[in-house]
Amino acid sequence: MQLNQRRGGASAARSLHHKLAQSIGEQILKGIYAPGAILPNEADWCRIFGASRTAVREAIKTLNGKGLLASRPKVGSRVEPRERWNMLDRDVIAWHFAAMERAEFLRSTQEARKVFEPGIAALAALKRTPAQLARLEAALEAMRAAKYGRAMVAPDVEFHLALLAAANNDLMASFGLVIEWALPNLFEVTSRIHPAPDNVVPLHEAVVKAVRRGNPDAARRAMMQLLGDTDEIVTHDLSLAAKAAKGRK
Amino acid sequence: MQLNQRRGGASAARSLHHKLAQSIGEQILKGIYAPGAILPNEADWCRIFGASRTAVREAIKTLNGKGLLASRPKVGSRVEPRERWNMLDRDVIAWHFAAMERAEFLRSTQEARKVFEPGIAALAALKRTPAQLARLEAALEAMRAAKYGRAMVAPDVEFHLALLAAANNDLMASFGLVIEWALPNLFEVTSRIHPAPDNVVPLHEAVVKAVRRGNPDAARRAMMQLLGDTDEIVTHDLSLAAKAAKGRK
DNA sequence: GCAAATATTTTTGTATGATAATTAAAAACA
DNA sequence: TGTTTTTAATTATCATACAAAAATATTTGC
Repeated sequence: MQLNQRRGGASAARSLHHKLAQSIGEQILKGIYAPGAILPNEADWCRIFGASRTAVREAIKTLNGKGLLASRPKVGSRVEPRERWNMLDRDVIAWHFAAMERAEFLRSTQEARKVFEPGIAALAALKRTPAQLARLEAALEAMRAAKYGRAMVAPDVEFHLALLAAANNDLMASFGLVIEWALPNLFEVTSRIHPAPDNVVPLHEAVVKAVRRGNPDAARRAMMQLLGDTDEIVTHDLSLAAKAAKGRK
Repeated sequence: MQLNQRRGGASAARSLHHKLAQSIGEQILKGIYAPGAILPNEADWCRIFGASRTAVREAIKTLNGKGLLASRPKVGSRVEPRERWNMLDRDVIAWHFAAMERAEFLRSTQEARKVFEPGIAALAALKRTPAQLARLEAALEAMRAAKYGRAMVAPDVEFHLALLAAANNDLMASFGLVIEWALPNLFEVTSRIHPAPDNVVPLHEAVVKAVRRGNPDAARRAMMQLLGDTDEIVTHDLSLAAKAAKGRK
């Protein structure tokens, strides 16, 4: 049973119960324990991990908190149906990513972005405060200042997070995670074929302009164009990758 | 310190640590402990609740799992910034609801629905399986069968959840909670002025038709119309409610 | 033989007390 | 003044015991 540190952008495991939660969580996301299945009981986990019941129980409570498990006396801990999982949780999305095909993950994040980001942009145009607009403009400026492709990823993420914040709706704030996971991965893929697409900044600029003017429809359209542009590249590249994978078989 | 059972549609507290998590969680959502604030330490909570450290710690682990808290030795448990909260968690949204002005909650849920649901409908038109379409049609049939307003709420919720499931995107599944909370509350408000709006079924019908035909644009438009219709009623009623509240002062 | 009541047993839930690890802050030191 | 060391507060972990819940098996009554 390996309890490694997390790679990539995910959170590092600071404590034992956190590592246990991570290990069990990844196994659930991988489908080793499918929805409806009963997990090993606490005593079993203690043996498996060589840890105390306290640590195991706290790990399980963490997973309960994320909607992955429900525990009952005499029954044990049962994996909840997928629609109850808090997929928009920092840890869960990381485990999801670890368990999933890269191309499929990217496809589903882009799909989600196309659903919510145009609406977010429209809301931001209507509801942004001056400070939120300033944050957005600063992010755009940082994108402009980026000298090479990879340096643009961080300000790009910041741009979309700033826009999300400017929409001023708590219920949608969790979608920031999708942005944080989608963009860096997107870059890895697109940079292979498109070394430096120089229409990126103007596309973002159009969004800022609309938000500044307070024009929700223009903001929505600008965002759709922005996403449509990257989307084209992605589907093109992913189909190439799929073909390549097929060829290797 | 009251550790009551939950009212309304929220989950009942089954165990002590769950009640503690609920109590602390509600206090955080109410702003009694604001983001950045350090909570009382474990020993304090033990005194406050008259419970053991075990129960308190498990409650805190649950809240950690929901992104409300981060705990560190020597520092204590600090309330995380709002954008880290898993607002799309069953418990958190219930606490949020308990802490919030009803009208404002309804406004923000409707706002979010208008962002997501048109896109969801479009995806469903493209990606639904036959079984998912059948579930959607069954929900519509149940809506038709409803004899009075309140009886239509449950199938209405089921309709929108079925549509969400038909979109086949894990990252958006948590959004079902917003639907589950929005619609029953929406009914309470709208039923006061609109005893039985009989255009509800045809509006839903239009969505099903588009999804059946596999026409994403038509599905999107139908959903926008559906939401626009209720939205009109809501804003009208909420402004009335606001005026009434003002008058009472 | 069947149904209802009862007992058993498994598993999580809670309590207590002790010790370790972490780290912010204070104190000592150069 | 800046650096290192010490201290102290807090969470983290462990071990053990018992309580409560609930599924399952057993007995009882008819």
